[in-house]
Amino acid sequence: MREDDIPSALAGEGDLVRGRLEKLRQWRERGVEPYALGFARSDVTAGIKERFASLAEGEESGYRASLAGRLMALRRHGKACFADLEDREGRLQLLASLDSLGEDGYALFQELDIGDIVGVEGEVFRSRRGELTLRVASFSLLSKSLRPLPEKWHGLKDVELRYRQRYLDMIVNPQVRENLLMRVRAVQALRNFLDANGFIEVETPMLQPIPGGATARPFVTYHQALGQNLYLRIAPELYLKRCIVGGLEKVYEINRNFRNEGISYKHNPEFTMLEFYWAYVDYRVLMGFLEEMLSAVVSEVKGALAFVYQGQDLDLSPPWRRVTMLEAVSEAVGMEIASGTPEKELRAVAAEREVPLEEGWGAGKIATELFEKLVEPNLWEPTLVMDYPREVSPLARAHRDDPFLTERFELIAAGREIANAFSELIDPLDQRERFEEQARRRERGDEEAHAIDNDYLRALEYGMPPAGGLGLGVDRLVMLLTDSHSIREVILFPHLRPEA
RNA sequence: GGGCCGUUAGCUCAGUCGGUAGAGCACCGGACUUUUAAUCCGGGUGUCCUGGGUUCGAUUCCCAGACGGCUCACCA
Repeated sequence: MREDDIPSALAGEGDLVRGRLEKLRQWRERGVEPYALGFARSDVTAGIKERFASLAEGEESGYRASLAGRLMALRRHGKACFADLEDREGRLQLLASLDSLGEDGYALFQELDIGDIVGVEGEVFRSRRGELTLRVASFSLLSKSLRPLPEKWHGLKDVELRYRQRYLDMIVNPQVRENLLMRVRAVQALRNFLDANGFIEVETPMLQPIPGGATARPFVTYHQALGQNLYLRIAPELYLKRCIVGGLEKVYEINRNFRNEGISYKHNPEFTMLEFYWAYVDYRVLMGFLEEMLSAVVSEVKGALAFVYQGQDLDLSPPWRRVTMLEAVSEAVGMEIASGTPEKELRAVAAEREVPLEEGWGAGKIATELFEKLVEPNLWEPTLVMDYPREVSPLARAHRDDPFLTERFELIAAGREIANAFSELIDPLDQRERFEEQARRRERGDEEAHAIDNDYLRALEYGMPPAGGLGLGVDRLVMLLTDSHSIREVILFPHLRPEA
């Protein structure tokens, strides 16, 4: 191929790409368009394999199939050639030979490369070695591949390449597709469960004038026509609760949240949350409902409630252990921590256990910090941790028996938070006080303190029915189901810095 | 953001006590009509991440940077 025939964008790509560009040119010279419009296929490989599973070695099926997919391997034997064709659901071996294709057709087949997308047509039989095979009677090139695929045995291992070129990762690493399917099935199962229980799915704003519903730093964007800053939502909570005020009674949303914070093996700037709100129930009802929902979903998509996660047995079978947060902390530090324990004592415990604290934290925040540092990482089996302090729960209802606490619980499993739920705070005057408390924190420099949302308060002032609400981290659940260490394994296109 | 580790052929990796590097697969040429990590013969295709420094000479040593991984911090 002459230098000036090589598209400039591919000029630096080396001999492998150059050779394939030359082949592309030759296909066109022969009058074959190497990028087809489509292909009528009669079957997919998985269907063929299922249908002819009992075909004996050396036996012909008498069935003529047409299939399309990517060539993943070629084993050339002179006047015959075996190939592996991969489509969405599996692989099937092809046999192309001088006998089946004739001299011209076979010569053309020899021009194909691994990675090319082809359509083939021919009879299905089982080879002498027992492999179900399609004898290629005719074929067409549907899309010429210009770049070589990664190595067939070791595959693509470089983590950075896997994330940057996820399409390539998907081609060569079946686990990626399996993880994705697990994710899809889990989300479907969650939807089915909620739908079956009378919840309706709604869509609330991604672009919010006041980012609320969580304590987190938001992404800011700008609306030109309105001349207004908007924030990518950090949670849908306040809008979903407006729906409860509006009388929808049982609503949920499964969608993305965005938080402008660090990236780690368990944090991606955008992640998927399920939140649901249910009128006329409290957090005690939600605990049982969550047990039901998760065990239904997990047993459906995973086939079992007990499985291995990162080398350790994990059993999600209900009932789960229930413990109050203060009990759990008391147990961990070996002394009684209660809602009356003075801040000074808590600070002493933190110092003794080398848990760093900040100025301005009250007893509730300090107790929570002790829980998150000393207890949460060690809670492997699913545990419902109840009754978080009011100080760290600006949207949760005060506990019926203890004004220091709220009616809130989290599900912790494998040392991490999976879900967070509470009896919702529906008293507009209490909510206003909580917002004002947050505003004072914000003035003191806490960027993550909750902003005052006056329209939300106005909604509450019309009267919100008592309700329970729950949020569940979908990515984190899927991490458990797919035995993934990193959240990036369950997100198709995780965020990375620009390539060097 | 801090600490540690990594970056060498298309991919997976080795290696150079400082003298511009080599395996497997892929690829190219040849043999082969039942293989499936096909086999056999021949061929190495490279910005050794980038930029400085030291040196007669740097892919190797030093410094800075980029990107990634792990981890800590922050969070879900």
